[in-house]
Amino acid sequence: MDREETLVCGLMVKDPIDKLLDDATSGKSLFKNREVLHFTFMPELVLHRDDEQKKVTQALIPLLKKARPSNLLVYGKPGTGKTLVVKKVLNKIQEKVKDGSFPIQLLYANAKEETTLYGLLIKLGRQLIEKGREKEFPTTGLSISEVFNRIVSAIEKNGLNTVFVIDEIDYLAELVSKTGKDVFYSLTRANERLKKGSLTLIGISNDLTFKERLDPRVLSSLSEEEIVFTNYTVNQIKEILTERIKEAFIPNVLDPAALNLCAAMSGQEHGDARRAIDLLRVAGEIAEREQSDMIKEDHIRRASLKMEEDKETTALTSYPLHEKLLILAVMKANGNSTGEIYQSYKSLCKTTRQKDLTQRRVTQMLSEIEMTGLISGKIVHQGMHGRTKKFALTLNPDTVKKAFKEDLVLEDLL
DNA sequence: CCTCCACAGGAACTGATGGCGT
DNA sequence: ACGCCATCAGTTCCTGTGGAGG
Repeated sequence: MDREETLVCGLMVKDPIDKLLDDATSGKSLFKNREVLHFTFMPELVLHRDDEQKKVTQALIPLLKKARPSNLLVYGKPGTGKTLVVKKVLNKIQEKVKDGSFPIQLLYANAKEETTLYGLLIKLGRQLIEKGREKEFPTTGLSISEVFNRIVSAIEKNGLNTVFVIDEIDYLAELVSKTGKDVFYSLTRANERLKKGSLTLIGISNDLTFKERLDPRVLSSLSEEEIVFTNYTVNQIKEILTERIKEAFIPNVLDPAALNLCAAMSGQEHGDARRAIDLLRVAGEIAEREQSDMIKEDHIRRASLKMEEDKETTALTSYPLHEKLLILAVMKANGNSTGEIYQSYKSLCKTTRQKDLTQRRVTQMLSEIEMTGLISGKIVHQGMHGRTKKFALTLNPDTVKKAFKEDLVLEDLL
């Protein structure tokens, strides 16, 4: 759409919302199909993963022969297509047996998304039963072993052959160690309890050292088969992107230099294809909003910045009050030790009329914030003056101020 | 070589919340 | 109505520690 027309529309429409909406619908889109650049999209072919696909399939083939397949452990850095390959293979298997008398049930859960062990089991359990019967797996109230029993009896009742896919299974290991409940063990041994049906476990992990922290009894049954996904090279990422671009965008909207940059930016470090795809989508959105008819290098760079900033802002705004106060305290006493930050935090509490928390709790919160990367801490030994940790803000103070503006309690501090 | 600082960070506990089965 | 269970935020108590200064 050309400028004049936009202007005319703008003049005719009174409501600014209408104008925006009109622009959005009438303006031409660079996208043919946005979904292709979304992480849930399942491509026809998964490039550069032939070997891995073969191995996953082989491990699961016994399902077709009505036997219990091997449990499977899949390793690989983020964005190496682990989840994609596993889901793809399982989808195909399900298609193959669809009309047979041999029901295969697929259960997927991401351990990182569920904060608790209980939540994870409920999520899995609910996929086992028909819609409307969710009450059998309530969000709270039961004991973990009760939930587990219900899962097992649901499998048995329908004689299902279930495949549990647990993404980011290393987080589950963490949850388990917190509660002391040995769910892994029960899960891997569930087959012995089942008279009908079966249970196969597929664990997906980013952390290659995760295995070492596992109980050896569990390990032996869980890692009957192991598959390691290697990182993509920059060239491979480029090919993957090219493939998706064909589907996602209308022809010739992507500057080749932008493609190179996109592949290089996310590829160089980790070989993370998912990030590359995200980057492309965001860059496309930025270009589209500007009514640009081509995606250039500059759009990729700005997309990268935007993604970084968005991540920071959402992290900042979603923190509870005391974490926010602490971040402000770190800001005020940038580069200072825990003790000084604690003093600063206490005075902030006073001015905002909040009850201050103990130093123990504060150190814990600081290291939690440190984990997200918003602040960085360094342990410093000062000889006679003891040991402490010095914290510094890793992001722009203005970003923090902008993010905290909304918070009524913090209003007058800024 | 010893001392002693200023915390780090683990473990165990408390009280509140919300919802279960019986 | 009752006891039980998991979880969360927070507290109390604790042991551990590298190296400057004596």
